[in-house]
Amino acid sequence: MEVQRQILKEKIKESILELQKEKILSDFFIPNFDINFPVFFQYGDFTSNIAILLSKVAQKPPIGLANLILEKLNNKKINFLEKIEISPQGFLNFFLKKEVFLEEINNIFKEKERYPRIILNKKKTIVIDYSSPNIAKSFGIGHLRSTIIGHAIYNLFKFLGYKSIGDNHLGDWGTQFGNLIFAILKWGGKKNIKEYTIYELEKLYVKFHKEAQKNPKIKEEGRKYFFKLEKRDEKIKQIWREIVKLSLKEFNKIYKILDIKIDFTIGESFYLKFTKEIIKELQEKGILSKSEGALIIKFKEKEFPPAILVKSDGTSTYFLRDLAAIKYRLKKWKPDIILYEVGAEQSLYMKQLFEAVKMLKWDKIYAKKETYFFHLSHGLYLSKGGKISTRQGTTIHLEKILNKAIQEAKKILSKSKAYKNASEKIKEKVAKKIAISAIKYNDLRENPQNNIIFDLKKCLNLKGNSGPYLQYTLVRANSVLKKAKINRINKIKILSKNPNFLSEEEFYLLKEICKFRTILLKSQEKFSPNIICNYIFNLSQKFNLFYERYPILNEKNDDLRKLRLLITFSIAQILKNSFKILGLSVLEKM
RNA sequence: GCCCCUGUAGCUUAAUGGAUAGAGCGCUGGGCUUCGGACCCAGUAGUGCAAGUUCAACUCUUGCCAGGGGCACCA
Repeated sequence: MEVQRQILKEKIKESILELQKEKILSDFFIPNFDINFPVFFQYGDFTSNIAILLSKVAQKPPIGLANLILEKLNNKKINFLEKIEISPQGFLNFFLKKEVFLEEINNIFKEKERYPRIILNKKKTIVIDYSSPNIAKSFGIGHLRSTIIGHAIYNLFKFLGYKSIGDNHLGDWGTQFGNLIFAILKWGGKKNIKEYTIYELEKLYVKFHKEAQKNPKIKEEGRKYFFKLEKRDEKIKQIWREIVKLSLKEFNKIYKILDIKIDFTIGESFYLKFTKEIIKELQEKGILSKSEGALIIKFKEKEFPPAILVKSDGTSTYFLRDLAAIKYRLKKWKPDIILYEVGAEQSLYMKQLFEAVKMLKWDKIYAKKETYFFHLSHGLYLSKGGKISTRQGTTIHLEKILNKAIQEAKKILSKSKAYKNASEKIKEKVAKKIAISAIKYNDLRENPQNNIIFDLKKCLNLKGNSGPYLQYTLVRANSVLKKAKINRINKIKILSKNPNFLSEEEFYLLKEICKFRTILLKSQEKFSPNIICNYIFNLSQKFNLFYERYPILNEKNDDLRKLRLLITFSIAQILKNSFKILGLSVLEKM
């Protein structure tokens, strides 16, 4: 359907240009317009407001314009069109021939896990900075968002033909380590750094900030230790190494549970060796200034506050290390897009960073055309009292939520007929898959920018608009297909079948299936996996109704049965392909 | 104080300026004769307030109200 949509757009443009050439319309500039899916199927399969948009510049009423365009389009004899109608407001409504939809599901049957094959972006590269947790803290639900959404976008771009590169920008450097090391030495009490667990380190970190509130001098102590670390004090560095090791082990455990792989894990500490070079470049380009002993960038053209690159004690900041990371990525991958999946709280910081890149002109040097920087800002997880903060010790730990979700899934699973005789071990395994999909989907289904007030109940809800609902729908569809031995109808030429067998309701479902391609493109354009989620949930609802109302395997009419099977197959395939993008698992039974 | 983001049904939310604001949870009522009931059907209620722009406003502009985030040595 996406193909037809693009063609229609072109044909409309052509028509207007012809009208202008024939002096029927004046020589105005054609504004950007789109071809959309109408809200209701009775308005056709595509709709365009082009005539209404044009009525002002063309100085003609919309209906008249619509008729002019309609006439031109009719002359073009577009083969996939059944008819075009004009609404009283002046919308052009397009009705496609039924064969178009049958051809599309035939494509699904042919292309299967590769559907829809879109080879548009073959030579483009995107670098996605996601997850990026801070070392020495446990993995909170805050990082969960970045990890899950970032990974879905990574998959989406890969699916659409991009060279997709995931970069886990570990927060393994900074004053926080000075703070933590000070806290360990002062209050930790253990002889060997290896004896600490990540939760104990987190507690020490919280203690540091509590004590620092009472006594501001403690902050200075932290800074001193970071100074020692950055000046390569071997004893301090040894402690740091152990903390990093411990944290990485913890994070990898969580990535494994979540079934997430990130191509590169490069810590901030890695970029330290490039900072001198960056400072030099900044100085040469006259971007750097000195203020109160620190090296800063002033943003003259924007109203941003200045950014600190080197603190007055000579130690580096996040900003400087991030600039180094950007240059490294640009040189190494020459990406068309660098996407940061980072919380909204860093919105100003990101703007400063991107502005600095512009001042350095880095965005124009490395990629073929230009590198586009984008901060995909996700909203915060809030607890009822406000922001969840490690410093204040209000972190919600992922493991706890996960365990509760698994418990919940097990409860329902124990009632399931499919697992009546299954061993406890298998049930546990499946419950885990369900729980993780539930948590992931709970995060993905909403617009990334929304703040989420953390609600365990909602997260654990396994009914309605949830991961398990989608998994269940797919299990059902697959179950039917299995019984039908769908591969045997491999060679059926569906196109020769009569689509009029289908009821109107079934045909709407068929049309819904054909929107998938467009949905993927929209999701990509907005960096929003929730567009896919909305679509597959809607599709699942419609399928479940179809499943309830119409017999598939038990249908006696041979042609109709095959058509319905093909619809079932298409939906299963779309769900599977979407699951792959979103990171949800496909279950055999549940 | 300044800057940014967000206000849609009891709760969680969807809707490139477009036609009748779409769902889920909850609640009320109904459906195991069918291919899997973690399902389906029906009912319930909604755009914070006030102006403006527009043929058309949840969407754009301004003001107000409410919530969240940020604002130089944290990341």
